[in-house]
Amino acid sequence: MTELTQHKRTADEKTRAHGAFEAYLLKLGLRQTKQRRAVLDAVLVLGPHVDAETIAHQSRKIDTSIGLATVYRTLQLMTDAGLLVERQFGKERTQFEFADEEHDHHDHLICNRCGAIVEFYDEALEVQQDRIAAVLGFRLTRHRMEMFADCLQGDDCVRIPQANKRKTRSP
Amino acid sequence: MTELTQHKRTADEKTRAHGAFEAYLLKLGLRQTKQRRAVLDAVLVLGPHVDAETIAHQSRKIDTSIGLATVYRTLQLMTDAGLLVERQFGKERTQFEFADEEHDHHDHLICNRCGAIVEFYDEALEVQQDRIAAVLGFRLTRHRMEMFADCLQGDDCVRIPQANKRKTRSP
DNA sequence: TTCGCTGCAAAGGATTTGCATTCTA
DNA sequence: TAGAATGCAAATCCTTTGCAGCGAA
Repeated sequence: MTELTQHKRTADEKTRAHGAFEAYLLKLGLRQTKQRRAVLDAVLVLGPHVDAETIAHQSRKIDTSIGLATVYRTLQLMTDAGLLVERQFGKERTQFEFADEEHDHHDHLICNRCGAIVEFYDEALEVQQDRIAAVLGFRLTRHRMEMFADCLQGDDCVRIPQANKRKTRSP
Repeated sequence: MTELTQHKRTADEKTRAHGAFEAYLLKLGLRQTKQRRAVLDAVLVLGPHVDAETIAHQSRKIDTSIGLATVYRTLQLMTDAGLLVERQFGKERTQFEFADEEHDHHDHLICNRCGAIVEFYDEALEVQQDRIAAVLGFRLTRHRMEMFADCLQGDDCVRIPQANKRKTRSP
C-alpha cells in the first residue's frame, strides 16, 4: 500500500510549530527573537525541501536584513529541536524539511524531467528493508531512499522550480 | 533473496579496467599519462568508497607530486568513461566507487558504530520500488538507498576508518 | 544589567578553474 | 611541434565562526 505524504499545513499546525519552538527555547534558556520567528514563519510558508538561501529570502519579507548566518543558526536550532530534518540530494545544497510527527518517515521520488519531489510512504518497502538488515546481521535504525523516475503522463510535468511544484501529481 | 556484493578485484579485472580507460582516452583523442595510470591504480588498490583526497594520497605512492587538481580531473574523466560512480553519503565528501558491469547496481548499509559500509543487492526491494513508482505514475530509472543500522554481534565491529574495513562481515 | 543574539565580514572545507609550463602523440 | 595535461595558486560555492554592538528577560 503506497500512500502519498501530504503537506497542507493548517493554521493550527503553524501555531503548534511556533509553540513547540518556543517551548524548546524556553527549556534551554534561550531567547525568542523576531528573527527566529521570521525564519520559522518562512519555513512554514515555503513547501517542504527548501534550502537556507530560499528561507533567508522569504524571511526577509517579514524582517528585512536578516543575515544568512542567522538563518543557518536558526535552522540548526530548529533541527536540534526536532522540528526540522536536513536532507541532502546529491551535491545540491542542504534542504530542510518539517519533521511532522504524524507522517514522520517517508521516502522521495524525484522527477527526472521537472525535478518535482513526490513524497510517499510504503509499508512493504519498510518491512523488506528491516528484513534485509536482519539477514545481514543488523538492526535497522533509519534509512534514506530516493528514486529518480520519468512520469508517464507528462502533460502537467513541465520544467519548473521544484519549490513551486508542490502538488503531488494527480492519478 | 539478499546477496552481498563482492569486491575482490583480480589482476585480470585490473588489466581490463586499464584497457577500458585507455580505449576511452583513445576514442576521445586524449592522452595517456603516468598520472592517469597512477590514479587508476590507486582506485584499484583502495577499496570501494574512497574520496579524492585518499586517492591522491595513494597515487603519490606511485607518482610523487601528483596534484589534487589532477586527481579530481582524472576521477571526473573516469566517471565520464563509466568506470566510476560518484556517491554522496550525507554531508561527507564525495566518494568514488567502481561501476562493475557484473554486479552493477547495489544499495548500501552503513554501520552506525564503525561506519563500515556493506553493499548488497535485494531483488524483492528492486521489484517493490518499480511497483511504487508505477503506482505513483512514474517509470523508475534509478534510485539510491542507504540504510543505517546497528550490528547485532558487535564483537568484530570496532570504530575504525571505513577505508580499512573492507571485508563485509562474517555470518 | 546581563548575556544571549545579531549582522557583517572573514574563515573554512571541498571542489573547480586559470595559467604558464611540461610532455604525449 | 601542437595541443593536451599538469601543478600551483587563486577562485568558487556553501556553510560556519569571530567579534563588537544590540536587545530580550
